[in-house]
Amino acid sequence: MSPRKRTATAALPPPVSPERHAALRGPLLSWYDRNKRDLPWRRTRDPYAIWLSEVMLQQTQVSTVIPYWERFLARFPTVKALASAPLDDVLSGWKGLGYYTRARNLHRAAQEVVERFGGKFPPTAEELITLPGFGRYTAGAVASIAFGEPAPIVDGNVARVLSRLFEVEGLPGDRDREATLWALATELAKGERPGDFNQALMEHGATTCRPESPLCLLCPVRDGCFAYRKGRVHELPPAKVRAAPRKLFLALAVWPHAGTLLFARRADKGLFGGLWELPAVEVDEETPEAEAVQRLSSTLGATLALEGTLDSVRRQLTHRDLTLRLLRVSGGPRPTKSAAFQELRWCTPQEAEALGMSTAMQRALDAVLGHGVLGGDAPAAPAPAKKKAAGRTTRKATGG
DNA sequence: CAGTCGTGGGA
DNA sequence: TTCCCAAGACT
Repeated sequence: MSPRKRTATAALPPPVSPERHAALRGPLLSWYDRNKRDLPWRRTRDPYAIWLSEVMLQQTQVSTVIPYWERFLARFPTVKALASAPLDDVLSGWKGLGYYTRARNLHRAAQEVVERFGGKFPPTAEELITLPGFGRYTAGAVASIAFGEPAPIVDGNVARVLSRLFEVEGLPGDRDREATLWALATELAKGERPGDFNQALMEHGATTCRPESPLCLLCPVRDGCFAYRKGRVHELPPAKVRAAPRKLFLALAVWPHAGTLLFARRADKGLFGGLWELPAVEVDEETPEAEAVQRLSSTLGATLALEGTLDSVRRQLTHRDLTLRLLRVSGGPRPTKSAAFQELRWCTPQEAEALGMSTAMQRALDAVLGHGVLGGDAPAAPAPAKKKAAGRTTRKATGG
């Protein structure tokens, strides 16, 4: 018995008896062998390709990841190729996937694998977790799936599955709850094919032990599930409490010149870090356009005149309600650097395609080009944005 | 520990 | 239309 004292309210890690270990592990593994989805990263044993899938899958759905994973791998086939690529190319390959820090960490980690490990991934979770962007989950996933180390993983799926199987109480983020889940996952990872078993836990959570409407009648470990026995499946785990999204208004300078527009690279930290945008300043909902133009002028070190406005673009992020106001301006002198941005660049639409850019900014750019701001007829269909209108119409484009 | 960081899809 | 999320990491 451990001498460590616990408070009365602390969750005690449920024991995993040898019987229970076997009763869960075997059925889950054979269920996985029969029911696993044919995902492209399950057809490779290349640690680099597996790592890439794990990073892309962070907070992102499988169906979204598949085309990105294939394209990215074709563009950067090896960790060395990724390490030696310019950051702009990497961010461009990540364009539209979100959580862009992942891409910058991916790039840095690739460089460290080359420099510190001679281009070969270290095979243990303990070493992997020292690399940028590797947390406990990703280190365990790569170690177990690519190298067969019996390392545990706990992601959202595993947390849900184990919460139900072992009736683990507590809200997501609760210290004792997390410790309990990792302790359970550590015990269960021990045995044959730890990588497949870890994936079995996730696959089961993703397809059967789902958050809503779990398919308990198809569950291979239903008999051993405490939550099922007690009729508590629907209440475990408790849903996260999420803060309401805050409003964020940005005024963008749409500044055409000789077939180009002015683009700026945002700071590495914060929203859309390191990505390119039409130069933006944060404003309030009430900020008059004239004042927004004034602030863009001083930010860019130029004297700008408002020529007209285009439709605003709205985007819902998890924690932000984003409104992009497009202000078409003219003026001078034309800057090539600014203290407010990492970098400024005058780009044709074609050149801008190669820049890392958020989906919000891509929508704004599509709207700008759709209005023929650069002259001529609306240029070659601005990336037929899946039929949906690029932005809601709040007012007609004006000025000339 | 709580806040931050995106997106497309489904209810 | 609106809301909710999904294979986390970092500060």
